[in-house]
Amino acid sequence: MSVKYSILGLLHYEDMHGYRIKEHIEKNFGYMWSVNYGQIYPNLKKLEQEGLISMREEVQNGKKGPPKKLYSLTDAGREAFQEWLFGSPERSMLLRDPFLMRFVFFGFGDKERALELIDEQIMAYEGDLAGRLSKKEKWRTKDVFVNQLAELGIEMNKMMLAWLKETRKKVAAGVQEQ
Amino acid sequence: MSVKYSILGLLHYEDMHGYRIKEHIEKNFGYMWSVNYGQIYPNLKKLEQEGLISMREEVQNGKKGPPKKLYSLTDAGREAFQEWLFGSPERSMLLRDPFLMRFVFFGFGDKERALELIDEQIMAYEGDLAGRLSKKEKWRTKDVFVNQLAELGIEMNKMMLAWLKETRKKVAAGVQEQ
DNA sequence: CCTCTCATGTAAGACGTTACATGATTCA
DNA sequence: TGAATCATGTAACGTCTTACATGAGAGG
Repeated sequence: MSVKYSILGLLHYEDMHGYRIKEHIEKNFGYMWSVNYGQIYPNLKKLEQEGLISMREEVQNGKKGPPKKLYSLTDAGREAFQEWLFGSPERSMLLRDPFLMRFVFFGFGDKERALELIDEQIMAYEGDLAGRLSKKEKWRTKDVFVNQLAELGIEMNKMMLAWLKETRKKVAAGVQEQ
Repeated sequence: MSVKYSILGLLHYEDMHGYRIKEHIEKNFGYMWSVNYGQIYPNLKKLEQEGLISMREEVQNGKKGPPKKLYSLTDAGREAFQEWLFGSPERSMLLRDPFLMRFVFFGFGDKERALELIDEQIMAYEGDLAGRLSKKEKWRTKDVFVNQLAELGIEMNKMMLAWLKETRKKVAAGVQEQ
């Protein structure tokens, strides 16, 4: 259950309410995950019941919308987070990707269409890379880990592009042969 | 629902029963996904009901275990598969990884412990890479796409290793500073 | 007036994982 | 005899997504 611990993690930055948590994730980690209220609000409720976070209602007179429910970490929450953070390391599994899922089976379909999809993918990654590079300086923080994750995004992107282009070449050559 | 279409994809190779499907996935795509019977058998039943695959029971006298239920693609199944294969392309999202999930928050924990976990990760990826390289020749098929996926696994691995080592350096330097 | 943003939430369903239950055969 | 392999499956649980319901204030 990563959402649970992600919430605990984010609350280290500052006290937040559900809406802000989603916003924060989208802005800062949007390139690696997405969350929705269907996950956030039930999890906040649960975390509070478990005593890992505590809630205080911010009744803001004159401001828009319903009262914010601001959550903050409790000591128990900090502890639970630390345990998770450095606890039993799960093994990694990159490479779970909807495009690659299909890619394995491209051999059972039309090669021309496969080339088209590969080209689309190349364009998408090129746009992505440009976006990441342009934001790179703007996003620089004091946190090595956050910086390095951004760096990894760029590296990953470059690698995928190189691979896609190489793949394109090989597939095109195979088409010619026939 | 990728399991559904993965089954349809695998049945292009040959008729299979549930047990064999799991085995095949583990052998050939084990580095990118895992499946379990809780997914396979219900999906087979559903696919049959939808008319995308058909079943024939192989009663094998003298052989071990219950009779195999061999499934094969129907024409409708082939069609549905082609639609999925080249249908509306979803956008990719690499970088969903349990280690990286934690990594973002390493700044909130002990740096020495972070270094330890990074080292563990490096070792794991090194073992992985060695395994992939050794199997590379053995796994070579006529299928460009399958070959390229294996290649991608290797490239991904190399990139992650380079990144982890660079990260290790930067984190270690940060520790020294204090 | 209408739409956008801020803010809360729930319900239904799709998807995945874990853990069991069953039973025959093979092999040490 | 006991464990491993082959082969079927289900039930319970956990997670995630989609879609809806509500409502106030701000701005065009």
